[in-house]
Amino acid sequence: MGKQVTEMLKGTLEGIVLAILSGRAAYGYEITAWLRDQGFSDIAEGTVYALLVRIEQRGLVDVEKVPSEKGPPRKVYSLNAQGREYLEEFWRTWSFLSERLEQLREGGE
Amino acid sequence: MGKQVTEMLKGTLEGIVLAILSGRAAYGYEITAWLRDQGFSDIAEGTVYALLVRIEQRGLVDVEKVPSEKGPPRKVYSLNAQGREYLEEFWRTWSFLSERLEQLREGGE
DNA sequence: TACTGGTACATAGTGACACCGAATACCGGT
DNA sequence: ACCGGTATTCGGTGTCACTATGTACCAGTA
Repeated sequence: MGKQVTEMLKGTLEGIVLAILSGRAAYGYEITAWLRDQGFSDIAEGTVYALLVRIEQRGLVDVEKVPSEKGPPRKVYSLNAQGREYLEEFWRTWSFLSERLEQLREGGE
Repeated sequence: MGKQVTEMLKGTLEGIVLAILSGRAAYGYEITAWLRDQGFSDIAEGTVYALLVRIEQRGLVDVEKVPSEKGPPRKVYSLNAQGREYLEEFWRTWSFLSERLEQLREGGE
């Protein structure tokens, strides 16, 4: 993709991952694959893992190590109460930004 | 505001400013004031000026120095052809991201 | 005159984050 | 023994918004 997406993902990718985890628990490799599926064609794997480490350190998720049949053990993340709260704030922030931009798009043509 | 907005603005603030300039020419101080008006309560002035320097160097805008009655001369920016093209790509990128997020918001509750 | 405050721009340093590249580890199939 | 898919980690890079500060111009006022 372009540099535009890269920059725009800053801040939003975190929300995206948290939103995914709010639906169901998941692990890094799975999340990366899902994102690619959704059109984020070249999200770097390293990016997702780094993000997961960050949100874990901030206490937004719980982690459980689960053995895999096909490779090394998975680190399965699930959103906890604090994470849910943070995600709600994310949606509020997103709405705010989204509304301004939608307004600009209509007005500015 | 919070850190969430700060991160989310990366990449989008540029688009916002370009969108403003697509409607009418403007200068830094004016843009900053407008943004504050729109609810971006603590956009730093320095941020806007740095952004304007960047988009000027990338050739997305034309600049004209206009004397002011109230202070030092203004640097009035206007979107040129290349800028318009870049803005269109910005909107495409934004739409992509926006759609994924809206989808997530509905599915994830 | 000196001082204050609004207008207007510039810039050095900081922190956060997505990216790249490479490495490690486990396993099944050929 | 080797390759490819699964799964995680980590060091280094570039970009961007923020902070803080400084410069400059002008009007009003004490």
